[in-house]
Amino acid sequence: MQRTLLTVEYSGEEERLALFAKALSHPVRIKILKLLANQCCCFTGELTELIPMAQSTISQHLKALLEAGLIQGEINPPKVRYCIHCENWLKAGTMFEAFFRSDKASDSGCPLSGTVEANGGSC
Amino acid sequence: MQRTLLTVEYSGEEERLALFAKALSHPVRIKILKLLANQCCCFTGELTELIPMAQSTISQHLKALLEAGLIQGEINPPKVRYCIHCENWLKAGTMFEAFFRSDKASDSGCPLSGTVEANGGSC
DNA sequence: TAACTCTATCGTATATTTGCGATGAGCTAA
DNA sequence: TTAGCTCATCGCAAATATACGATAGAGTTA
Repeated sequence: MQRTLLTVEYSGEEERLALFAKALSHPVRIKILKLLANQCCCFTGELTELIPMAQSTISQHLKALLEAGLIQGEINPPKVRYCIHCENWLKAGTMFEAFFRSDKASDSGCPLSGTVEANGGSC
Repeated sequence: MQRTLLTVEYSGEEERLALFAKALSHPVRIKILKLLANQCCCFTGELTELIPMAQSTISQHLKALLEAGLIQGEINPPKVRYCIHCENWLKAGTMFEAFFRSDKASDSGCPLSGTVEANGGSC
């Protein structure tokens, strides 16, 4: 939205991760990506047959994935073939992995871990 | 939104992953999670000092993270301490990892990989 | 050329997200 | 009890996201 006066500063990594996450934030896009990933680098808008949604809606979701860089399209005259964008796919996977591992680094050195007892012991 | 007549069916996993991703889809929430993860299981609304946003806005983002299950709050009379919800954090990490690894399974068996040449060779 | 197929884009309606200030609820300390 | 502190919630405004039908554009086929 950015209606803020004092603009918050984010690192490039925070923004990129948020953009990848936003691309994954709708179940239909998860489904599309899984379909594409399972078919390796091929497949096309027969997604329209597999997913009961208007063609225009699916096209919109594909565009979102395209803009996030997670897929790429190859025009094959009558049709368009979409594929996972492997390079960015790997990058995204690596970023998520690093993100979720980031707490492990301080796992041993938490200065207050002894004072936390009301959290069900999950830490 | 769900204005569709023919409701699309998603697997529980697709929906859960999408929900986790939605929680991560805003850079400020990424930042908050990183702060909490780095401080291990502690920290509180001094986030308000670290992030130049209205207190109510930060509270809203914390609520979103809470509802996604990625953090948990412990009321400490005048203040509230937020922590990473380790169990769900691990689950989310595992789910993302599995998701991004899902193409690797078919990496060797792509029936059309030889016909794809317009994608920059990334596959 | 004329139909046909496939897909992207436009326009529209509705829902959700984001951000803020103001206010209220829960505690502690005076 | 009265302040004061911390935080959540409410109400509002603006921006985005989501979904659809209609339509346009590119390319093929008859």
